[in-house]
Amino acid sequence: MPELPPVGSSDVRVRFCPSPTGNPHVGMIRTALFNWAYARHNGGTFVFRIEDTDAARDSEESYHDLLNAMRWLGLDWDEGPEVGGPHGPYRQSERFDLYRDVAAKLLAAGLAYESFSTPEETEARRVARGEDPKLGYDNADRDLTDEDKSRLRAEGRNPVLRMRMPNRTWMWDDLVRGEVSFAPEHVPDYVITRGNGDPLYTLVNPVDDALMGITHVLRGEDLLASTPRQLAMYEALAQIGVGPGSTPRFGHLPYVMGEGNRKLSKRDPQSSLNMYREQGFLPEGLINYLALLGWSLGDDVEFFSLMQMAAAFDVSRVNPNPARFDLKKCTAINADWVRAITPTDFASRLVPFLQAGGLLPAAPSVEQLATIDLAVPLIQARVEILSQAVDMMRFLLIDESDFSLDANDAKTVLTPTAKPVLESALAALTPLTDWTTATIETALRSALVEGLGLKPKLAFGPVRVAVTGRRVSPPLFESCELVGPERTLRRIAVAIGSIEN
RNA sequence: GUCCCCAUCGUCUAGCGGCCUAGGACUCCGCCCUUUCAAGGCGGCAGCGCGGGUUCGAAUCCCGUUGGGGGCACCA
Repeated sequence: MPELPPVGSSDVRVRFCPSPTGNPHVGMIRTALFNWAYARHNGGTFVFRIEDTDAARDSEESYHDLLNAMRWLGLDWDEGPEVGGPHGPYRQSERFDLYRDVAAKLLAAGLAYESFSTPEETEARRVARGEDPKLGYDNADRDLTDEDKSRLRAEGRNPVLRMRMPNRTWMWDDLVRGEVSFAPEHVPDYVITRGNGDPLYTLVNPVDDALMGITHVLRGEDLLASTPRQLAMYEALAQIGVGPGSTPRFGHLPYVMGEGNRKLSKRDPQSSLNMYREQGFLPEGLINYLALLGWSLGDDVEFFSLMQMAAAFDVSRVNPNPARFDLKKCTAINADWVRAITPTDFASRLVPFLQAGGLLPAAPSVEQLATIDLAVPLIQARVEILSQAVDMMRFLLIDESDFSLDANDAKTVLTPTAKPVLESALAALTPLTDWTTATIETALRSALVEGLGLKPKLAFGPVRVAVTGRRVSPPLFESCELVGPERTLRRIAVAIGSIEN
């Protein structure tokens, strides 16, 4: 197990700051993972902050989903909700007074100004000048006089606050992309508080990063173009004495793409972390796969744990090009993890799925748990995700009165020619006093393969369908042993009866 | 439209001027093993977008081009 430096042993402070809207998204989680790994690798501090400034879109349910997802994945935070820390509160909805105060200081210092133009008015001005209306705000309200402002207020308008952008080229050395720059004409004065006074992301995000002493910002590529504004805000905050007076380093992580080469959106079901969890993906598997999206450990190693990742993580190795989320590969990595955990661990993780599938009561009996423990070695290498185990174990756990044969499999395998096979199997198994895999195999082989001269496939196929209900099942002899003599013999007899001559 | 970002097998990637006849993984296809299905083992198909430079030498550096993606909100 690789050694990680202790938390707080370096000055590195990174954060994950989602807004609680909708379900946790795999792209968002990938961002959380890389930030977490960066902190852990460097012995830094991982701050978790909730950006819930948009009351119309944020929800408490989503907030809880977020915390739950992080804990499930093993991404622990050093400061944040339910953990606390020296820079709390860590929910922006509880920090509004702070933002209002900063906004007032920015205004007083002349770094921000009141702007009364509506988007429609700005656009109309652009069009009138023969400019592209998509160019955005035109800085028209920069130098309004007090008379102008009172007149506009008298019209019933409430001004937004805009940052007065310095007229210069914005440049930074991106942690994953190297040098990036934007010309001033492409970065207009931007809104930091709404007309009703509510602070916007453009204000609260850099303000909190400054206040919380964030040193490295690893975020999605979609925020690349907003970096110049952040840079300007940091300078402004330094001037009014908010925060440490320094600007963090930025690194823009590549997109996670969905089908059809478009950014995986929140609406996309493939992006829902909860869906993977409900289907029985392991946190280890999902994390392992997500780590591979834009990063690699090197040395052709693709199977690794969260801790191994943290030990090896290096932002400069992050690949800047967008990565497509490939469900097949994600599933394959998960299957590797399913086989890698101990049978005991596997069994305990299976229980909730068997309960959801109606095969286990809320409080399983000792016998039921014992059966699962015995069956686990037979199915662990046969499932890729936990939910697949339900169908595979149904024949073992279901109430005998509810046991039924898969209609399709029964139709193709339990044909009239199968009838003598089953009769012979029944005759061979009935006298068995010692019911074990070995004795069952010996009995069936001598009766069917040697006795009837059948190929193994034809000999055991009908027995398999009769006993497990399906053509695809765990190994037959082992299954028979677990099902036990009474049920095995009864099921074979019932199958014989179901075949019409 | 405009600005920015990106560019190696179908997909995720290794590669950071000679170890490249481009390596691994997933997918797909064979074969072996075998009580079905898996797992496992072995093998196969498949890639440096294009054009110029720089250099003794380029997948690797530079320029251009093409293609793809994203931003341009009183969302975050």
